[in-house]
Amino acid sequence: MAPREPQPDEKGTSSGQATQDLPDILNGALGYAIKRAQVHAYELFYKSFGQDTISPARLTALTFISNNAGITQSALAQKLNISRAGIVKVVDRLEAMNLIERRAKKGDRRSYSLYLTEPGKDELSWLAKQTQKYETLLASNLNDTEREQLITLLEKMISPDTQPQT
Amino acid sequence: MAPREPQPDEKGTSSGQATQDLPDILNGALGYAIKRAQVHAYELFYKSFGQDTISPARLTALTFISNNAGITQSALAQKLNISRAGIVKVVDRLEAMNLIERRAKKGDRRSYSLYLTEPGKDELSWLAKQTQKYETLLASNLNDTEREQLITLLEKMISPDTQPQT
DNA sequence: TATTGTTATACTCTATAACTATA
DNA sequence: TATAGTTATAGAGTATAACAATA
Repeated sequence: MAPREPQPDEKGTSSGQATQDLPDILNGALGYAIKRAQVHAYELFYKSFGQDTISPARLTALTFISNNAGITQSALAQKLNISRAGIVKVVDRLEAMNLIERRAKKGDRRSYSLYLTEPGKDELSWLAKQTQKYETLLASNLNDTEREQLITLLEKMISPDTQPQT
Repeated sequence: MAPREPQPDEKGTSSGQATQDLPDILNGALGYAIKRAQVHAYELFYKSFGQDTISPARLTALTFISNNAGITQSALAQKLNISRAGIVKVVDRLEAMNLIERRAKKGDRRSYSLYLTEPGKDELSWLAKQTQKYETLLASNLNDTEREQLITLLEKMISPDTQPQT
């Protein structure tokens, strides 16, 4: 279909000239700064790991499985804070990439235990090395003290409230 | 379809007991801290604004239009770093909500100029107030100094490299 | 020829609901 | 009854390609 016909409506509201580039609501806003940082981090991630690499979410899942060998899908879903249905696709993909395997869980035939395969362990080792490079790149504008400060502040920000409100 | 039949494969790899909760690659990683902070920020956003509110991305677009009255869709797409096709849906939605309007751009009949409607201005005023509450909630674990430090560090991190690499 | 807005299409991520097998 | 894994489905969000109108 053709583009909508522009309505002839250009009246005297042209007073609203832009004065600054960063809007008031967003300028100096912590939420907005975090969002931009996250977008930036993802860009660098794919620059570091390549466009065809494992996604950040799947790398997180792979790492959790590595450090919690034998974890069930439900437990993994809880840790990653996604639904049980959602974890199926993650596990399916990691299994299709031959990085992990599902094994029957002893004592509960409803569940699987998840384990890294040997190729999965090799891949994770490589990913760990790449992660170091990525982390260096991500923090390249910061010195060591600033980098640690930043992590500390982020973790403090998301920590559960110690002074619960009434 | 029924669940896949678990393969009887539980051999002696049960040695891989989880030792710690946070995997090595992710523990102390800046990229991971940013991601978790972002997820946390979105959760609080919807808690503050309500589940049926304007999305963060659309709030950003609305604010940009407010502060750059008359901006074209292409220019807005560039500022938001999304595709021209993508901006159409954003603008369509904001227009359907009666928050903005498209007007014919003087001197270029291919383009629209985007403006907030009067209800859009009212809504943005309300959103600005809510944003303040949200920002306070988001930083409730930080004092003022820490909050400013955090923003400063995030902006420093994403700032373009001053020492370009060869 | 190039640009603006649009549509068609597709892919990722994630969620809910309903189902089977098992507890 | 409850839980684990699965499927079907749907809704955001985003992208590319192709197109009409216009520059």
